[in-house]
Amino acid sequence: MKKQPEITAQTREKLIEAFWNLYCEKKIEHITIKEITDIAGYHRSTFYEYFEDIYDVLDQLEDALLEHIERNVINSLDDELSEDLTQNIANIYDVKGEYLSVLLGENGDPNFLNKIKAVMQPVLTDAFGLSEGEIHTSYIFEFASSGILSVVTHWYKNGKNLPSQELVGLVRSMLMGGVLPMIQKYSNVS
Amino acid sequence: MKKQPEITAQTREKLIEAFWNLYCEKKIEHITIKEITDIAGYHRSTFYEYFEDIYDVLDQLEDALLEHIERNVINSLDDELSEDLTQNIANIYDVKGEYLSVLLGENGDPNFLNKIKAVMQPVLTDAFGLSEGEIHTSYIFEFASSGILSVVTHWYKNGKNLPSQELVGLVRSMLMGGVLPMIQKYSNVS
DNA sequence: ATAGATATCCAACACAGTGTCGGATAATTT
DNA sequence: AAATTATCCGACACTGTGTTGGATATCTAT
Repeated sequence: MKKQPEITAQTREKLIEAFWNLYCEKKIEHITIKEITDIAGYHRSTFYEYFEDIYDVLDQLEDALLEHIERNVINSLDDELSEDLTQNIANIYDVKGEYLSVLLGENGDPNFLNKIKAVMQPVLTDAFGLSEGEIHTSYIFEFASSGILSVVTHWYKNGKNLPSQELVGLVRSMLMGGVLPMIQKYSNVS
Repeated sequence: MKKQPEITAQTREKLIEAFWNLYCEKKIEHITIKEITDIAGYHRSTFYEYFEDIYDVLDQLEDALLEHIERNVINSLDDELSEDLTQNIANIYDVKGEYLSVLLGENGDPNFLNKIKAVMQPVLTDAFGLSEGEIHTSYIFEFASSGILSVVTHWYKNGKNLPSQELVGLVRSMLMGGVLPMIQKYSNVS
């Protein structure tokens, strides 16, 4: 029915963009449809031609992002350097860092972290040859994935106040040798 | 001015409890003041005698919880078994698990995790003799605290499908020796 | 160019929820 | 019995939602 896909795609993007600008600043429940359409330069009712409601916008935005993540995580594992998941996630942050840090941040979507994990889980358990049924496996995955993601998010939020290489090295050390040795390394009582 | 503190304290609690019942099931933005007061058995306007708005209820609830956590984390560190932070958090989950798992869960408050970390951060950096200025320190803390909290939350949500001792042991292993050794231990390619 | 299709605009609607009144009611305290 | 207090009640103005029917303006294709 839509014969001008270029046009509709454009306003769709403008609406999403306007939504995102607001979402960066405040929680979704305080965002108004009118605010969005005002910023985007459309009439309020136009919004409803493209989205069911506010949450629909967020969903579509998240889904596109998750697709991008899945593609990259999977691709990287094919590219032989499968060892370095952290470098990989850091790379994703280079491109989509703003989105990820906001969605995982204080005004973000508490469910988005679960969505990311759900995308990564099967890929990684497969890559590392983990048995899916094993109870311990899920705990190990929880620990590692939460740790990595929170570190990279923290890194991005602090303006990347550390060379990418050093961050990746630090995380790799913690993954391979544990946290305690790192604590000793950087503690005062050296 | 309030001359019947027993009474007012009771309705306050009933309102909070009613709020909590709803909050366990849906996001805060879908909860109505009228729903709360209906469940609690009061008139809608009574709500405003006790709280500014819905977020005020959540704030007060969170603050009380954070106080409890801070007390316990600090106390435990005094009690000589300072090594075992995980056991400690597991203990907190024994008492406040329902609250924590919901607040940290998919319909929870994305900022609550930060609040917990903010409470734990100074206590732990002090206990472990970490230098606060050190950049790496904050990353180590992010990694460890996120990992531990997500594991315990996951554990609670899965109905504690693992003996407490085993969970604590698993986490301790990962903290001390790293994640990779654990992956190898539980992988198929043994 | 003109006719049709299409994207957006507009105004109006019913509805639901908010936060705030002033005052009524009932229960407790003194 | 009188004063105090917690709760109740109805009403208000306000904001935002989601839907409607139809008016414009813009593009497309003949």
